[in-house]
Amino acid sequence: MCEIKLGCEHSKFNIDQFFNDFLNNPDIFKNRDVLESAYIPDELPHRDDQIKSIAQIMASLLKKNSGKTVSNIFLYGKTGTGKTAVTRYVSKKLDIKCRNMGIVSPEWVYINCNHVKSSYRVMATICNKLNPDNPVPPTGLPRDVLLERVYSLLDEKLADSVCFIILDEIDALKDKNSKNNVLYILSRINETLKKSKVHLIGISNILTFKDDLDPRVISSLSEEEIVFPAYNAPELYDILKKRVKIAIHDNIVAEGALRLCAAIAAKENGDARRALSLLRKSAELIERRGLNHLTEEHIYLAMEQIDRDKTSEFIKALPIQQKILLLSIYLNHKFRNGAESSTGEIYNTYCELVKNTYGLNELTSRRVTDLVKELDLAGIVSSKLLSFGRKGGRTRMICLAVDENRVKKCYSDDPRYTDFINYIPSHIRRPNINIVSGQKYRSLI
DNA sequence: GATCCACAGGAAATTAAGGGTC
DNA sequence: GACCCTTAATTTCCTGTGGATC
Repeated sequence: MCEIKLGCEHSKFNIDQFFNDFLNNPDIFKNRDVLESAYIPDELPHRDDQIKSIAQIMASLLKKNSGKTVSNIFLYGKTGTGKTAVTRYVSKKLDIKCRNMGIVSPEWVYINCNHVKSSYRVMATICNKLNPDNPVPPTGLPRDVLLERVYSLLDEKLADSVCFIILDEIDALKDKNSKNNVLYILSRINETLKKSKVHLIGISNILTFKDDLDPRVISSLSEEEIVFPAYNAPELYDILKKRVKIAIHDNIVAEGALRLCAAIAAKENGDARRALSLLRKSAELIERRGLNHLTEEHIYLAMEQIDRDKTSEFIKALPIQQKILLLSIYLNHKFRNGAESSTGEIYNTYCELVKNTYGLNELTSRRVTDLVKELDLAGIVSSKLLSFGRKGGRTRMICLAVDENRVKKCYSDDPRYTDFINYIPSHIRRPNINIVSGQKYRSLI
């Protein structure tokens, strides 16, 4: 077994000297927050049509005698196309206008359904936003009790006013098809409310999201639909140029670097978030190196670093079962010189590793299938469904989709896995029929 | 054309954990 | 403390699938 050595060597890194050097480096950033995706600028280039559409829908709230009803809105578009930014931008402007006119501003409840995935949690989040002094527990309350609380809070706190509930990444809601789901409830909530009104803004990356919904929810939720097209390279360049002016000191970012950054992001789905993060990372890179000029070379270096960091962080953050599964895929990949392995072979190796891991029970093959799919979606492994006929059946062939050495390093850094890093799966040592948990798996080599 | 293989993957059930109410 | 309620993870059961083989 390995030993972890702590404090064996004196550190050669002089932190005081480092801070002094850092302070003497040229100033790069005026305001680095401007390059964060959460930052909402005063101007959103190339989104005039979308801003206008949303503003036209909401404008009726400004007229005192025209009622409090506006249409629900559904926003579609790929990641980084400005859906959330435009929504926040319009809400900010509407709030300012309301204040200037002496009208009560709407209440905004922003919910990211990727973090708040269940109906219960969505309703609890609405309650907590409206009444933070008396928070709702994360579980435990019956649905009808919770729903009653939502109704009374909306009527009490927003008497004669309106509330916009923004459901970002709405497709992540798990129980969107059941009759008790939050979309069904929210789409009919105004029938129960006596004093206030609720309006919904759904945001999704998936154009076909609506196809799975109850028709009554669709008709209510999609009263107005707005599509956000992906940005092209010149549009991304405009966005970056405007942000650079506020974020970074003059004459630091080369024109070519900016264009390259825009071109890379345009190629990857026209994602403005990606372009901004690439630019920020490159600027941080030259800041650490004490340079005062950002070129194309730094953009490429930053891109490589982002991808590397993302993979390592993802692997290190995996739950233990999935980590052992990925280790099984790594071992099969390694001892087969990069060739693919079947689900059965991977499961076989996984079971062997789990049996040698203290305090861990093996998951069923059904569950492992889902975990492999998750790794595939994350881009860590790649898999394809193949059929080998009567001899081999239909199976998924799996291999690593990232650099083998990078995966190895993630496991080498963790002493719990160092014993497994050179383990040869039994079906590779003895290429015959393997039996695991009463099931037969045939080696395909 | 029927059969068989080795799963894939959907749906429902089960389990554990966290919390509320009486 | 018993019971009720929720979520999330996992298991169990089942049907479906593509292509080689019979």
